[in-house]
Formats: sequence, structure tokens, C-alpha cells
Amino acid sequence: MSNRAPSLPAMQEKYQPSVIEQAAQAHWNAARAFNVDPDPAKPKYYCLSMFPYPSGKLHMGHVRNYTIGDVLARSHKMRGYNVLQPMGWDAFGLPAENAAIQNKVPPAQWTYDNIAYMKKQLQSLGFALDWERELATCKPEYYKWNQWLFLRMLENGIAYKKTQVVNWDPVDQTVLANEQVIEGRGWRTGALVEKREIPGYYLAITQYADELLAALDTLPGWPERVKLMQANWIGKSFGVRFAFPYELDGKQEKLWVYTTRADTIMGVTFVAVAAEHPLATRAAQNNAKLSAFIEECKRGSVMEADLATMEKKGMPTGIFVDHPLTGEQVEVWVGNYVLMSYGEGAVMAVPAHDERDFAFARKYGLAIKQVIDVPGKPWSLDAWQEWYADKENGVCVNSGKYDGLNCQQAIDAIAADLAAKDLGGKQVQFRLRDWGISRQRYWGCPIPIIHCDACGSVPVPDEQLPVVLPEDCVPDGSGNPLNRRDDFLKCSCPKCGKPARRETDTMDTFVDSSWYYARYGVDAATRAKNDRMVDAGTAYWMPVDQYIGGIEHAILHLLYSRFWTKVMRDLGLVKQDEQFEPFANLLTQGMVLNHIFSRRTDKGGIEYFAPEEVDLVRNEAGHVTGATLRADGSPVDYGGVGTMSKSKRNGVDPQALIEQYGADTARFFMMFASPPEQTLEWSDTGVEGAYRFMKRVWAFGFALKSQQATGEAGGLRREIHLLLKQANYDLGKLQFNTVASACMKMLNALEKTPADPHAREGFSILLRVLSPIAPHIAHALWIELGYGDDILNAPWPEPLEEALVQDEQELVLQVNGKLRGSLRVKVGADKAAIEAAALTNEAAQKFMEGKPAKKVVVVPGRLVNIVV
RNA sequence: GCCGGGAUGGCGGAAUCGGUAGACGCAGCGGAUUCAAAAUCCGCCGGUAGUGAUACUGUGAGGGUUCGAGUCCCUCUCCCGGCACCA
Repeated sequence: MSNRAPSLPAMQEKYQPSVIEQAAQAHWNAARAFNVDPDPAKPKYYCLSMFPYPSGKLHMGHVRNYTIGDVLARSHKMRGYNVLQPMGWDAFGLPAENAAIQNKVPPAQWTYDNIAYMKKQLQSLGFALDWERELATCKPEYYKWNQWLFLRMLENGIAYKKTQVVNWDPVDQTVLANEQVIEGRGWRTGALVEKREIPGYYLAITQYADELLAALDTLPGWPERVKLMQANWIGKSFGVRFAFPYELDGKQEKLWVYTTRADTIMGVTFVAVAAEHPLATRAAQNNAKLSAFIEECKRGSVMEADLATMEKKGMPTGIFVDHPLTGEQVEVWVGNYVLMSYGEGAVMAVPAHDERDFAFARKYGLAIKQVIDVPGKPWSLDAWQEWYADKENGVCVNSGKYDGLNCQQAIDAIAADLAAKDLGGKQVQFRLRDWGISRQRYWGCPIPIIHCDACGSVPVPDEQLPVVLPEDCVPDGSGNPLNRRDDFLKCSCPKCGKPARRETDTMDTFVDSSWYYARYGVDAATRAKNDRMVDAGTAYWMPVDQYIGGIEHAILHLLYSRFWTKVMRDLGLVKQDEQFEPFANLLTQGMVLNHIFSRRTDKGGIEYFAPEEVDLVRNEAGHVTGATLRADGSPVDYGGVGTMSKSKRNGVDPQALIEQYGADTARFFMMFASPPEQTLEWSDTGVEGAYRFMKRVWAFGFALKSQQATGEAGGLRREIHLLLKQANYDLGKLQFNTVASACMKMLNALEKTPADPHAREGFSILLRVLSPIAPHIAHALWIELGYGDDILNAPWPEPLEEALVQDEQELVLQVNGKLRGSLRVKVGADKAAIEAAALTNEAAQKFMEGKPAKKVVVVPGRLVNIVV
């Protein structure tokens, strides 16, 4: 029966993962099983997992992510799709510079070494990847197109230059990433971080805000939670922009603010502006205390989380503006909580109806004037109450002509009155800000600009692209080493030809990852010539049919990618569909967490330790309370659990697992551990169980090979097809843990009746359902048992109706909602018959205690509930 | 602080539309096999009471809707992700 080629050795009784996995992988490579081209004869399925940052080693989050993708890719291939699953490297970024500082190795070399190692790891896991399409974003042939598209954006007014606020480390004289700021201090120096304004390039994502919001409705294949997060991030609000007129230095001026609660305008008792606001600067000119306060506001980090949680402070400017409707004098304050980057950098303050303003007014003894009332709710100055900000039930009071109006009516009337005075009107506003892409770092894509004393900032001409980043620099923590590289810096102005200086800022790495999915699709000819960014291959493969990645990317990466695709569409580079979206279906994988250990350094910075470097200290309840360093017994801080990451040093390398148990066990265990969308706290207990299962599958296959079906047909066939039905349902739901458990249940059933005439059919179903999760063992047994020459070409199994039929079924019997017994009835029995059978049931009679049934609930196929 | 999500045995988790809570696996316990161990196989395995049949109780906490709630509604606690320069 066997189709085995004569050269193959006899089947081994013992399960040897390393042998069968190498053989299967060699077979796939030789057959070019996963290298694909456009094929009009089949439906296409573009399956993409987010590409990894080459941090050094894979961690369990990667194994989880790429196994999920592989399960989908392989099962779709078996279902007849033309499947593309590519892989590449998000290769620019900060960790390479940190490694350079530590080890004095150029980021390029470190990155390429990491890529080589991690590629080997990925290959050893047997993923169905088309490696011919591999790309790395740090290679000039890729980032050339970042630069090219940036220049198109400049031409179209999407890219522009303005100032940006950054974290500045005064000791290292360098810009810090938010991640490098710990409790307001530089992570290496411990110095208090300052805010600093420097010029930078921005991409006008706000021009697409409305479309990015509206198009969320065209994405039924996205999780609701992600769409909700993106909608909230874009933050479209309908409000009123208006001005407080004032006279200063003999000139008539207007202070503009934006509010969504114009109905409370009569309750304004002061106005707060950001420390960077021109009015604050003006007021500080002859006010040393205010000037000092503004300086204080400029200290600290730029992170929103820090700004939102810090103590709210303010100081009066001594400048008064006129209330636009009453003409009353209102004082302007500087507030450390007002963001210059949002709206107008100034807000009207209504302490009675805004929680933050209320706390602020109480702190500084400012007036609080109630102008909204909810009938039946007493208002008092003592403490803030939720209803003070109620938009639904409130009506205006103490508001003159607006008294009695509800929120929307008042906003309409007030907006109209402001417009009549030429002091403002309704305006739609977005929370979304333009995307600042300039980074003062070396290991990134150079921004293609040349600075000329005569001509200013001049774009690099297309024919000079790419601007190549020298790969031999070694950053030392004191700023961008490109500033010391004359061979990079010195150039001539493309306009006037005079000596000029090249821009040394590089692009945010989110730029690199905003279009890589489109690049994977290009044909081999384009990969070779690199004469275009995308081509007909891209048009064939896009959009990505299934995108898989961590939930941490729910907002930024996914929003930037959607924006970038729409820009490419408007430039005519990708499909011209009105609302072209890059990712049709999205699976957001939950994070894999592990314990975090850290310690403050002498300088006040922070240092992390890997879990294997420490011993845990537990309390009586068994909870981890602390840890000591294994090397010297000194205590370290326990930081709870968090995402596995290079920077926190809490990643778990799957290599040991693969070497000990094989790729199939690692993959199966990872899928079995929990449903993909759920957060997973790492633990390897249970790996043994997955390995035992593999051994049992192999042993059953070995026995079945020489077994004659002698027994009589029992319930095996129905059981297997029932499990198959469930497995297919779960696969459709992307719930792979129960697909894995269905495989285990199938094997349990098969082992109970190995001589059943349907055992061979059942095992073929098990192998096919198992194959996307544990492809190597399935591949080997498929051939050994002579089912065919390649399981990848086998059809995906579907449950047979004939195998599922039954004539009786068991119903749950309840009395007053409590389980009291069960009931066997003919399939298709009508409600009256079921009810009659239930009422005469012995267990039912006992618990009814002779009382008459008030009501009988019959749920067909499920249960009967008798209510007495 | 704001936005999004989560919480079920000792542990990971299952329960499709509101209908048998704990599938499947791990750990543990008992047994078989073995000179012994590993491996393998069989059995038990939420809590309380009971020799047992069985009864009561039980899905983070408190309340509600319903014949019936892990699932729906309200309030709260803790944990995770994001907050625009980690990727």
C-alpha cells in the first residue's frame, strides 16, 4: 500500500522529531512548496504576520505569532488557495544603537548577525514561508522607496517642516526616546530630562483623519476593540472655536480656544494657556516668577501619560481678556496641563462643570460658577460629582438668555451668537495629530534633504536616491554619529551646486513598517531591477487577506499603515478603490508576558535582569514579592509581569524547547496554551503533555500501519466526524487551542478502538487537522501510511452528514432550573411528546414533590425545565 | 489620568444564540509494568458534609433582569495593552 520511495529507510518505531523535521523541511525546500507567483486559476490568500525586529533571538511571542499565521496559511493551501506567506525584518531601530553603545559593534553588523541567527530559528520551526521575498528595511534597495515616497509627499503638501518637542538629556547632550526616560530622568545619566524644541518633518495624517475614521466601517474583518481604539484615537469632536478679545501693548488681539462644551461658556471664570503659548511668553517678559514657572513647566518628559498624571499647577499672568458674550474680565493663567500641540494651546476653564478645572479652581481659590443644573440633584462646592459634567440631562441656569436650554440647544444658540459677533463658530476637531517622522538618530532611513546656505532645505533629486546610510558607524550615546561623518555630510546643493550639508535626521521606524506588506508582493523582476516601489504583483496580492500581530500595534502601526496606503493610492501606486485598505482581516494576538526584574544604577538610571539571572522570593501565599540576583545574592526589584521584550530582558528563547522536543511540539504547545487573542503569562508546564501527544500520534501511526481492521464498526466514525465538525468551526473562529484539543480527542477515540474499520479514515482526518499546527509529523505519517505523497496536496477534511446521523438524543432535565436528571428522546420528537416524557420522569416527579407544573420550558435538542 | 481588554479548580484553559460549569491538557494522588528508575498504561482529581447513594455550594467582589446567568445590565477591585521617539 505504501507509496514510499524505495530509498527511504523503514519506518522508525520511536518518534524522532529532529529526523522527521529535517526530512520534511528538505522536502518542502526541494519542492519549492511555499514559493508562489500570481495564479489566476486559484483564489489568492495573502497571509501575513507582522515582521520581527531582529533583536537577537526569537521569543515566545514570535513563535505564537508565526505559528498562528502558519496554521492559517497551511489550512488555506489545503483548501485550494494560492497562498503567499512572506517574511522579513523590521531592521532599523533603537536596540541596535544600544547594543553598539554596550559592545562597540556597528548597528549594521549587529543587525545582520541577528537576522542570520533568527532566520535559522524561523526555518527550524518549519513555517510555510516564501523566503525568496525576504526583505530587510535597513537595506538601501528597500529604504530608497521610503525616501522616494517622502519626496512625493513633500511635492503634494503631505510632508512639511515645523518644530517638534523632544526629550533632551542635558548630560549626554542627546535626544531621548520616551522609553529612555524613567521617572523624568535619562536612563543612562539619571539627569532630569528637559523639553526642547527642534525642527522636524511631519506627515499630514490629519488630512486623512475623516477618511481613516469613516473607512473603519468598511472593515468587518477587524476586531471591534481595535476599531474602537482607532476611532477614539482619531477623536473626531464637534465643538466651537471662539475667541476672547483683549487689548495688549496698544493692539487689539484675540485669544482663541476650542471647546466641546460651549453650553457652559457662561460659567467661564478663567482661561488657561500652555507654557509655550505666545501669551505666556509675553506675560513672562516682565514677571520673573512667571518666567521661572514656565521654565519649570518645560522640564520633565513629553509623554502624555506623564502629563496626565502629574500634579496640575498654574500661575496667573496678570493679563485679562474679555468674555466674548458678557464682556466680563477673565484672567489668563498658565497651566502645566494645557498642551500646545492640541487645539489652540489654550482652554476656557469652567470649574463648575469640568473635573480638572474644578480641582484647579479649588486649589488656587478661583471662582466657581454653576451654569448647568440637573433637576433633583443638589449642587455643592464641597466635592466634584459626576453629574456636573452631564450632557444628557442638564439644562442651563445662571446663563441669562440661555437659561432653560439643553446642551445641544445652548451650543447652537451660543455658536450663532459668537458668529454674529465675528468671534468664532462651530468647528470639527480631531484629537489625531500629524505624524512627526524626524529622529535624531543614526540607525534609520536618512531623510533625503540637503541644506544649502543659499537655497535652504532642498530635496535630493530622484536620480540621486537612495541616500545611503554608512554602515560602519558606532554610536556612543552622545548624539547622532552622522554629524561627525564628513563623507556623508558633505555634498553639493542640487539647485545651485555650491557646497552643502546633508540632513542627518533619520525617519521614524514606523515609516519602514508602513508599506512592507505592499513590497512583499512585487514580482521577481522588480526585486531584481528595483526600478519601482510596487508593481502588478502587488496589485495581485493586495490587500493582505489575513494580518496577524500583537495587540500593542492596535493603534500606531495599523493607523500609519492605513494612512500610507491611502497616500500610495492617491499617488496612483496601488489599487484605486475609493477606500483602499491594506488589511482585510486582522487578528490581534495577545501579548506573551513574563516576569520583569530591574534595579536602579548608581547614576540613577535603570538596569534590567533576565528571569534566569535571578531567584524568586515568595510570600506565604506563593506570590512573587521580590528576587535576588543569582550571581551575588543582591536584591533586585520585581516589576510584575509584562510583554517579553529585548529592552526589559524578559524574553524566553524557544531554542532550548525546539532542541529538546522539536518544532512540532513547540508549535502545538503554543497553540494549545490559550486562544490567540488572549494575553498569555509564560510558563512551560504543559510542554511535556504536548510532547507526549506527539509520541502517541507517532505510536498509533506505527501500529496502524501493520494493523488489520478486524473489529466491528462502532461509534468511532460518528465521534471523529463530530470532532471534525467542531474543529472546523473553531478553525473558522481562529480558536486554535480547541482545534489542538480536538486532535487530542480524536486520538483518544482512536486509541480506544484501534481495530475499528474506520480507524484508518479517522487517522487520516486527524493527520490533516493536525498538519497546520504540527506539519512535520503529519507530513511523515501521511507518507508512511500511504495516504498520498504530500499532505499539503490533500483536501481539507469535511464532516460527512451520513456519519453524523443518530436516532436518539439525550436532553437535560431540570426542575426549577436545577439539574435533576436526563431524558432520552427520539430525534425530531415534538414539544408535547418531550413535555409528557419529562413530567412522567422519575427524577422529575421526585423533585416536583407532587406540585403541579406551572410552566414547562423545552429547548429542542438541549433541555427541559419544569417550573413548579 | 485617559482609551481598549481581561479575571472560571493547584495551573493553562473549555462551555457556538441565556440552557448539563470545569471539555482537553499540566501538576498531584493511587495502581499496573520494572531488580530499580525513566518511559508507558489504567483509575481518581472544584469546595463542604457523608462510608456511600446523594445533597448543598461554586465562574474576581457586590447588586439586578430571567423558568434558567461564566455569558445580559449597574457599581466596584485587581491585572494587562496603548497614550504619538520601544517596536
